[in-house]
Amino acid sequence: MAEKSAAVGHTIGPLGKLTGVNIETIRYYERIGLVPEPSRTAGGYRLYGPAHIGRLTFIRNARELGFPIETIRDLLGLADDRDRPCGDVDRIASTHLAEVEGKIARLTTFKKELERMISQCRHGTVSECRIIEALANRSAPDLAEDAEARAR
Amino acid sequence: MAEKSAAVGHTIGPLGKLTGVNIETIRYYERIGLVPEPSRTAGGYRLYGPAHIGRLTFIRNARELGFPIETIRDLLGLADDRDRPCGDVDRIASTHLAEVEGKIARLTTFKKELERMISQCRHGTVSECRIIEALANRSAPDLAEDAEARAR
DNA sequence: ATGGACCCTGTACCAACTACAGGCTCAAGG
DNA sequence: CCTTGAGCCTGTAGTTGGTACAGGGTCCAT
Repeated sequence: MAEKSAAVGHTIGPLGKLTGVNIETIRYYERIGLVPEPSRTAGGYRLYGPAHIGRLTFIRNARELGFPIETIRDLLGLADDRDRPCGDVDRIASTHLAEVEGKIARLTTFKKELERMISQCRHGTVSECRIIEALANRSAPDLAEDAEARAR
Repeated sequence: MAEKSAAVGHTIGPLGKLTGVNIETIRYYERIGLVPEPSRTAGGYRLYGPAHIGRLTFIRNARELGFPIETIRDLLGLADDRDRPCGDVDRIASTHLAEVEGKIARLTTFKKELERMISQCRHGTVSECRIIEALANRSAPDLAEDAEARAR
């Protein structure tokens, strides 16, 4: 291994550290086809390049934000299929854009309530917790789903 | 049912519709103690009041935003325990505030990338997908966790 | 050449649901 | 009143998305 490193890539342990994804979870994602099989050393160790780092970090972020695996597969498909028809890209991206906007809105409401509680606290008032009220309303997408459900 | 309704409450089916939570999931939440046991009719049907609606909707929103059950239990504790010491409230709320802010930041980046793709699409350009790059960076909390891990 | 850190496959387990099976309740129509 | 069908009950089994070993091989610094 007199190589200048960089080119050879990481084994699974360092990849886990870099991306914040558990080693067992990386192998699990490989099994379900969410990340491509990496190359291997003569002894059978997995060897990952920079592309894997980005992909895994993306998956990790998306999972933490509450997107299910199949949505992530869908979005990764946009990245993989370079010359996919524009209509597809538009449809997939638009669908998920609405989802993302809904999540941002709910998180913002949530954030304001946490801030209110903290600031009242700092003023010595043991304030009533309105955290439930802050997120007690259903989001727009839910109501749309209901409309669909009624139509069936 | 000559009653003016309202006072009697909902059975589990309507509650599910109202909150967007699956019936089986509601019963599951009751089993694990995330929602209190409701009152029952003579025949054993569960009867829910308005408080349950808010609580369940909150849980649903929080779950969709990627918060684990135990975090939700923690936050609901803030709402239940009215005269909890201010320090506790502050600590719990502050911890989760950082989490919420991180999520908002990542979602905003994500949103911008989706918008870019859609707009390029509308101009007829089949643009390269940079969706992975949009979420390819680790968030601040992750790096903090690493620092902790190294300290051990 | 060897010991300890790291990796391999395989399988079992866990959390958080989700989906029946088999049986009871309730209210509206006949 | 009594039936009938939608809705609810408990209990248990299955699914998704991981996590945690066990038992064994690889790598490389000493």
